[in-house]
Amino acid sequence: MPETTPALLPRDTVLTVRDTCLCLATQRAARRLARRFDAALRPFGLTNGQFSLMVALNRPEPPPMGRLAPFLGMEPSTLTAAVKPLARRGLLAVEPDPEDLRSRRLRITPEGVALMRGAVAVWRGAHAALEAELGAGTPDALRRGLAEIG
Amino acid sequence: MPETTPALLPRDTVLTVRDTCLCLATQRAARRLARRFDAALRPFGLTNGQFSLMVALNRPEPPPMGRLAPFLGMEPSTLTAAVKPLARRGLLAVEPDPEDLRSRRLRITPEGVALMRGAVAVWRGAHAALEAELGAGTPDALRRGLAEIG
DNA sequence: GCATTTTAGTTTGATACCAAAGTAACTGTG
DNA sequence: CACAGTTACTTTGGTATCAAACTAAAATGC
Repeated sequence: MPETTPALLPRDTVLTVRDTCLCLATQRAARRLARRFDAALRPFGLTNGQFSLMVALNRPEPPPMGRLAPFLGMEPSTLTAAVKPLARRGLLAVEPDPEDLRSRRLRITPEGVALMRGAVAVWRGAHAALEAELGAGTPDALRRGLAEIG
Repeated sequence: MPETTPALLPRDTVLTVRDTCLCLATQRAARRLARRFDAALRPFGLTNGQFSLMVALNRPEPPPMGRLAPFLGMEPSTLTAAVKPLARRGLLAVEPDPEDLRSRRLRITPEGVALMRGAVAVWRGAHAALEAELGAGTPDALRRGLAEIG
């Protein structure tokens, strides 16, 4: 009797992956949350990712890209691309660091601050609504757990 | 004295968003996990998302796309695009459902099963390594919390 | 049975994301 | 002060993701 390739993998293997994979669970939640916050922020012409980036710029010293990328969990090349539309709209300015000409600092502009004033208010509402939908300890448990991955 | 636009938003506002936003925390972790699993699965030519999709096909009845999209937390249009490279490689087949000609079922092929055999083994190792890096109750806490968002 | 509505999926156009390779500036060593 | 190595970012090419508009089939209503 010849060896035959089973038509499928073992059933329990599949269930294990499906029910335990933290990567899948995170991607799925990330897609859902992205759509949700993208929708809330649409009136400002900002995506959730653009909002997070703009928030990160809101500090006295404009941070260099090299610090922002790890903060956002993204690769430098992704940040380079993400900056472009925001710079084009005048919401942030890219400034070479005089101390190190390789480094570029991202400074939020007054237009950016003005836009973010409204966006932050909307974020507050959207986030409160989200937390209200989750169980009592869930938001904190998620924040703690997700921070461990970072 | 004229009204002036402050140069920045209030500092605590920014800190609140930065430290509590579940959307940001999830996107950040999702990026990091995606890179990690993409790297582990690279020998099979699969991304983490392709792996998850292939796993979901591993059931006696090939599931219709309409069930897969919610399972993966993605929009139907994204699933349509995701199917193409896998179908091109012969890892899955798109079959119109005879009962409902609008619906398309995705069937994993023997080639797909063969590839996934190795990929699942690698996933097991990668996932065990990830869990080992996290605190004792963290993986379960994350699974529970992320499932609430789904 | 035919028109309307709903449902399943696709297409299009735009942004997001990454790896790999490239450029330019800094650093350290001899 | 060269020059080798490193660091900061960019470019390129490819996939991922979505919203909005579209197509086609099924279900509903009359």
